Amino acid sequence: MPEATQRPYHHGQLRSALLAAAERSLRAHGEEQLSLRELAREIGVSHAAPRRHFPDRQALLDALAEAGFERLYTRLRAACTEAGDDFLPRLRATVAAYIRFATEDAALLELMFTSKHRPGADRLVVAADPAFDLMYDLIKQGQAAGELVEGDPERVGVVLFATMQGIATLVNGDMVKPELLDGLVDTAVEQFVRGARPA
Amino acid sequence: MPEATQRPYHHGQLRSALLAAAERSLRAHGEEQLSLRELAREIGVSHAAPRRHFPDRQALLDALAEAGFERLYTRLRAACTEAGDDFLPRLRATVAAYIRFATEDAALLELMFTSKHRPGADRLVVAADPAFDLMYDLIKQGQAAGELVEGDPERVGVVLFATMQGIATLVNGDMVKPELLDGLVDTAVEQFVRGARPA
DNA sequence: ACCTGAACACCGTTCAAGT
DNA sequence: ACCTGAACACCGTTCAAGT
Repeated sequence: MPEATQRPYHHGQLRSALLAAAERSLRAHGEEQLSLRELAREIGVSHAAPRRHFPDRQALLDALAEAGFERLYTRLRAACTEAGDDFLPRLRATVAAYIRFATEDAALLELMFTSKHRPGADRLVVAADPAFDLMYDLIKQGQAAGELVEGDPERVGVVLFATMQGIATLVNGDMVKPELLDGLVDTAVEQFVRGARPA
Repeated sequence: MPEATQRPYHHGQLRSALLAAAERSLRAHGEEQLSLRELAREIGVSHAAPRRHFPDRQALLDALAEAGFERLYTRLRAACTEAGDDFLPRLRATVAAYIRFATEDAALLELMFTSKHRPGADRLVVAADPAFDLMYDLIKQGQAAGELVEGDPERVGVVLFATMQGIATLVNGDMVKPELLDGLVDTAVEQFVRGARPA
């Protein structure tokens, strides 16, 4: 490890520096505006340098999306545990945390979910698993508590996940009237719990 | 109206020709690959010609999205009426038609919904209204038939719309296990109806 | 192993000029 | 009114060459 006072990215840090700069650019200006050359300029390396760490632009975007899923999972887990042990508050908190993540990082969410299956994107689908699994665990808890019907947790969980994802998309696209916005998460959770509770 | 045998796009047809070519390109190669210059080449005009009809690339994409909403509405309406007069079959058919549209035209759907509110995109939000309204009318029918709880149709309708949109996103991103795919729409509809039926 | 510099092919956008 | 042609500034990607 050299002192690296003037050119801190000359050795070993370029990959993480690119990811950090890309994340900022994504949040500030969206995916379309993200330019590899501009990132390289910011960091102070040549425009060809990123190639050693990301074979092309898409590889960088995929890495961002992958990191996004990890952060989403961390956030959901935090919200879930902080909400205590009971099913319903946990569910509410988790859904709310998802929507918060989605609206704060709209461009990132888009990257995470709209990466139509290209060869090599399997890593991304795998990266999404923990977040899904957390949802399924929540469903299982609800079932154990007698609040949700029995049956494959994934079957009902996917629908809940889809609803959250869809709400995020509608909100980010300004397609939900402001007066409905506040109660939207509550309505969704309430409707879900009613729809999936035991007869 | 001239004969226009050799250069059919020289007068008045360029706008619609661009839209048609753009729609094909979008479906075949996605949004990122869509190039104004390439469309102009295909059609046989100079690369600067599109500018008279669409001030920039985004304007063309917005027009595509707008047309997409119109086609979505037409499809939903057709599915709805063909399904007969009863609420539940209508609901099922409409949701299924939405998912069909979404998977057949994944890239278009993305354009339609992920166009984060930029100034000038109000036209798009307005274009989406009929599809939403159709959904709300369906909700109202369900309420009149006593199958759904009373209350603001939009409040419960938005959640349903979000669920459909989210399912489309998950399916298009290959994030739902194949064995769950078939029953997904049924599960979603069933869960919705249970969640929103009168106590 | 990691980065540079020049080069290539392609964009979107602009604008004076043509018809 | 509608289109052309040249020009500008910017990309992503490639590759020989440097350290």
